[in-house]
Amino acid sequence: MPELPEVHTLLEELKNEKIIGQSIIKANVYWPRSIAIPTVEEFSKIILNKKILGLSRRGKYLIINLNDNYDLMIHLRMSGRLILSTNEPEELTYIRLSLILNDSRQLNFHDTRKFGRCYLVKSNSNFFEKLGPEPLDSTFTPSLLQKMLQKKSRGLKPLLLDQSFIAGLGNIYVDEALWDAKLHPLRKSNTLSKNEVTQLHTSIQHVLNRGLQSGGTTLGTGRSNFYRLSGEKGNHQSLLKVFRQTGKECPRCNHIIERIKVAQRSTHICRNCQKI
DNA sequence: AGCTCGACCCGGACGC
DNA sequence: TGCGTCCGGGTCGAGC
Repeated sequence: MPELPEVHTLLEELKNEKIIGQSIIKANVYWPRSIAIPTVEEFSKIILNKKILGLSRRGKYLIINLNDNYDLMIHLRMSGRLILSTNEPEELTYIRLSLILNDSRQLNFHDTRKFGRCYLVKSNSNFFEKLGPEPLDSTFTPSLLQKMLQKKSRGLKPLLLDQSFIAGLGNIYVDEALWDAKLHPLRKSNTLSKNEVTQLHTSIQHVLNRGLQSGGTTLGTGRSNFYRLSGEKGNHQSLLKVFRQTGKECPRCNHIIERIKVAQRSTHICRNCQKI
C-alpha cells in the first residue's frame, strides 16, 4: 500500500536513475482504465515525444513534469509499482503502461489489482486543489495542525485518512502515528489538548520519516506488495509497532494489540495506551 | 454544510 | 480443486 514514504522512496530512486532529460518516444497502454484522463487515444498522442523535465511528489501522487506544460500524475493506489527496465519485460501480465524512453529504457507501471491511475493534465490545472497540506513540509506546524483539528469534529482516524485534510497518510501510517501519540482513532479531533496536538504532530512526522529512512513498508511477499524501483523490498515492516501486529504485545506496555474497525478500515490499537 | 456510510473497482489470500 | 469471503485507497452518491 504505497503511502507518502513509499511514493517518496520511488521518487528519490527515479531521480537517481537520471530519467530527467529523456524523451518519451512511445507509450504502450495495456490496460486502458489505468489511464484516468484524458482518453487513451489522446494520452498516447499527447505523451509522444514529450521530454521529462522534472520529478516530484504531492501526497501519494508521483509527478512527472513534461514539456509543453503537461504533467503526468501517477497514483499507485494499492498494488501499483514502477519498474525501470532496459528492455521489454519478459512478464507483461501485470504491466498496465509502458513509457519507452529515447535511451531505450522503459518506465513500466505494474499494477496487479488495476486500482492505480495515471492522469495526464496541463500543468496549470487545479488537479491538487482539494489536497490537504504536506505533513513533512516546514509550513505544516503544530499550530497549523491545531487550527485544522479545531475546525473539525471527526474521529482522528477518518480525518487523518482524508486526503483533503492531510495529504499522504494511509492506513499503515495513521495507525502507527496514533499509537505513537497515544491517541484513540475515534477520539474527536476538536477535543485534543495543546500537548496532545503537539504530540500528534511529532508522531505523524516521526512515523513518516521512519518509513522514508527504511525505504518504505513491504508487507508479505506477494506481487501486490510495495517494491522499490530496484525490485527490493522496503524495510519499514520490521519497525511497525501496531499495524498488523494483532495478538502481539504492545512494545510500550505489553497489553495485547487488538484489531478493530474504524471507518470500515482495519485498525490496530493498544487499548491500554490509546484510551478514548 | 458537515459528516457517515455503503458501493465500487480488482485479484490475492485464506478458510472451508 | 474450487468456491465464497475478506481486504483495501480513494471517490462518489445517498442519507442523516
